[in-house]
Amino acid sequence: MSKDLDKILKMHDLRITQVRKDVLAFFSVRKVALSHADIEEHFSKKADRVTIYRTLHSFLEKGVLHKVLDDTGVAKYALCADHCETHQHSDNHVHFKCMKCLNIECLHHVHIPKLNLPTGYALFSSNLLMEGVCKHCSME
Amino acid sequence: MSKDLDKILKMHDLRITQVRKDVLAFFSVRKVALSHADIEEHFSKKADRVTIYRTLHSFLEKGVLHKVLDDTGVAKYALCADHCETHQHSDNHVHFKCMKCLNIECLHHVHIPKLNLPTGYALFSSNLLMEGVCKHCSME
DNA sequence: AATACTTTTGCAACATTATTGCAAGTAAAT
DNA sequence: ATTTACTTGCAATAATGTTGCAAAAGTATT
Repeated sequence: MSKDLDKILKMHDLRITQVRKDVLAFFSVRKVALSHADIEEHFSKKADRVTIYRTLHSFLEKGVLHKVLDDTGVAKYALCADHCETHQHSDNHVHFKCMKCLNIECLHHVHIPKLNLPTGYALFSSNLLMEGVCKHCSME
Repeated sequence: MSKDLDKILKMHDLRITQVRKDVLAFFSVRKVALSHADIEEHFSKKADRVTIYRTLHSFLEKGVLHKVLDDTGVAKYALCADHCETHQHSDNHVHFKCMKCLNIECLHHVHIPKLNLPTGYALFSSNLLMEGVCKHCSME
């Protein structure tokens, strides 16, 4: 399993370091979008703040993570699908934010539909955030 | 025209003050999503930073403005349609961010389509940000 | 396995963005 | 005109994000 993490890092042209493996492992386990603060808290000072920022940046740049938009003002990130490469994100899925648990998850199977834009507008990418109550919270 | 601004404020249960009229006027003129920094710069210190923050918050709360998602980390706001009320936003339009001029505009006529979510998910609102090149910039 | 080379880390300092408390000022209700 | 409630500006503080640099760690080469 640690081997898997190594492989992911290697595949994305990243050196294998302890911090990177730890951050990556945390993302795989949590399964929801995470902020810098979430990660810092989880490691409770075992890694430097700045290192975590830089780790997130390299992961973003190399296509390990993608940004998840939110209206809270704090940046959140989530694991990319396998086929994402450097600066070449091919995620086209919906993000769902639960109003109860506040978690944001990637709905990988729900794709953002094509829309007709007014004449003159050229589209490159879209980002759709849906808010409501998630599966888990609606069962309580 | 200043009367119109007064009316908007009154309609949303907001006291009519100079700062509020000025901020509102700026939004009506600019027509794109604005950040706190945009407004502060425009007023070049004629209003306190904190007052601007608080103005944005009350506008948001009373339904004069809505938040616009962006991946830059700074909060952006845009004018609501007339029918928005306190805590009861009925905006369902697409936001378009131009990669050239970096402006974000509301495409009020492009609505976010209904999507089928997995079982158990209840939807309350959606927010769609599209990125590309806007009408104006693609004509150059 | 030791070396040389390159990238990453941690620390300190700094920059930007946002929030809170409080006294003084202003809008509106009586 | 007076009272009341809300808004403003200032100071201080908090939260979030960035940069430079020396030491440490990863990788490639011999």
